[in-house]
Amino acid sequence: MSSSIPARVRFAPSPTGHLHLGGARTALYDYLLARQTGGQFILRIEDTDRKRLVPGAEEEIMAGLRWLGLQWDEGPDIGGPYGPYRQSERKELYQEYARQLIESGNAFYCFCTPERLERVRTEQQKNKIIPHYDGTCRNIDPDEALRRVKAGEPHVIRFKSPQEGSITVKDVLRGEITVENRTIDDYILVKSDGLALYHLAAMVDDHLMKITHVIRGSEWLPTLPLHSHIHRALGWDEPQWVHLSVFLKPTGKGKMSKREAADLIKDGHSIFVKDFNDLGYLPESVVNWITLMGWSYDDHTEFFSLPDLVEKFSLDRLNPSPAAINFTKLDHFNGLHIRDLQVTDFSRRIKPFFVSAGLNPDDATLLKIAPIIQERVATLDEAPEIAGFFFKPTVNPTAEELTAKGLTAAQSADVARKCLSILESVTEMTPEAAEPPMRALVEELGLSAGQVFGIVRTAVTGQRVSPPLFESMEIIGKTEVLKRMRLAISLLDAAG
RNA sequence: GCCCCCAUUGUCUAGUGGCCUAGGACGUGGCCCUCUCAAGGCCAAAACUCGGGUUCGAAUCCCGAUGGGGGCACCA
Repeated sequence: MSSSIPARVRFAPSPTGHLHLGGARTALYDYLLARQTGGQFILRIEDTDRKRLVPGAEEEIMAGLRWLGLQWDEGPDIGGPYGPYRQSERKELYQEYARQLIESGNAFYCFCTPERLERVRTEQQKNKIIPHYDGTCRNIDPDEALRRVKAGEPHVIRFKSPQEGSITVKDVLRGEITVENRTIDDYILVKSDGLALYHLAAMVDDHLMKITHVIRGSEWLPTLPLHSHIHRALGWDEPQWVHLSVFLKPTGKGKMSKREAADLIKDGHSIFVKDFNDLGYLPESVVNWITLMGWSYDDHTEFFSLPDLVEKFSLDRLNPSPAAINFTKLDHFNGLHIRDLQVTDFSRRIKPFFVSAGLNPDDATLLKIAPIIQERVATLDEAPEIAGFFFKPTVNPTAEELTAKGLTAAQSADVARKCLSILESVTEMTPEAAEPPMRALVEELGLSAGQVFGIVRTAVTGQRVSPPLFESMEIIGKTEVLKRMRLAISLLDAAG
């Protein structure tokens, strides 16, 4: 248990694309900390960049969080005591604090044109020095600057980074980080259109929303000193800073590119939360999986439900090193969680996959097949592949598929005929009634169970791999089983 | 180029100076179970990046190198 003080944490995505695994993990940790401490999990939309806004992205992010089971307590859709929760609706707030920063000498108006800045940057790059603001407007007399602003001259507001000394900031995972102030650029806080940038907007919101822990990706580590400076300049206490490691591609070599991310779907994988449901993954599995990429409970426990995690999560067991995404392990967790499901729940969850496979599953049959396929699928979408024959009017195996290993087609037909007569004579098509005489036949024929049952399996299911034969035949029913057997025999006879 | 972060088997990780002949999991190989496929059980191979310190003692602390990652926008 990391803290008994109620934590107020926020997940603050920008609506510029899909919710991906990295964001999902951040949101998950936010959620866990909030629930564990009896605090609040806040959803804030960082949409200050109107140009990059993607229609529908906000809704997709919310749908993704809901799918994972991470319901927020305050957010743009449900409001809350510290709203609005969309930065585009908080513009005036940021301007007010920018003014404060200017008045206290911690920020300044900058009138440099983008063109000039671009020239300076290319010059700096040519001379192999760190691209940074050259300080042209830093020392314009404040009254003079104000006069130019009032006169309507285009301008931005920049943070006036201290030029001497150093700053030490504490990250929960990495301890104290110290950097020289001169390496911190005079970042732009407010754009020429009057909208604040992340560096100002997020700090203002975190403070106003009383955020206690800022959990975010490690890509923010380089600007952490800036953020700390802003808090201090405004006279605010800082939240706990928690910078999570990044997710690397499966090879462990670098972040996944857009192209690579899009290509994953061909292998039944994805890094976008929106895709996992259709790929047959349970939200429980995804949660379990991403939790363990960067966090551990002890040296052996790996199976967790969301409520487990609420109880067991702790910030001090977070791991700062980058983690390669391992989809094989997701499959493993998915199998574990599938088998952990109640049978009725499992049957309910596989239904849509039969439907999208073009089949017409009825709930009663679904409930019967659920227990015999539950431990045979790694992902839900495999259900119709392994059990689709239950809902098909006919199955069409080839004579070759029907022929048992080590036997000819004619011999297999013979075996099938003997099986048929046993199955015909059986009073009930149950494993109890059908299996003993079938086993006796195997014995009598001197063949292996695999050879004999294999012929029946293929005849009845149309597949060489299927759920247990006798249980399957019981579900299909005697009439249909006999029908399929007769068809198989005729197929075999034709080939022999 | 500059700044920051990270460093245990192929991968996710445990390990916070002696309990480590380094533990667990996925994957891999073998065996068992077995009507196929799974599931399950058992076994095996597989790691402390390197070099210096500190210490009686280092995977664990310090320094350096190397490697990897991230950042250097009027994006977030």
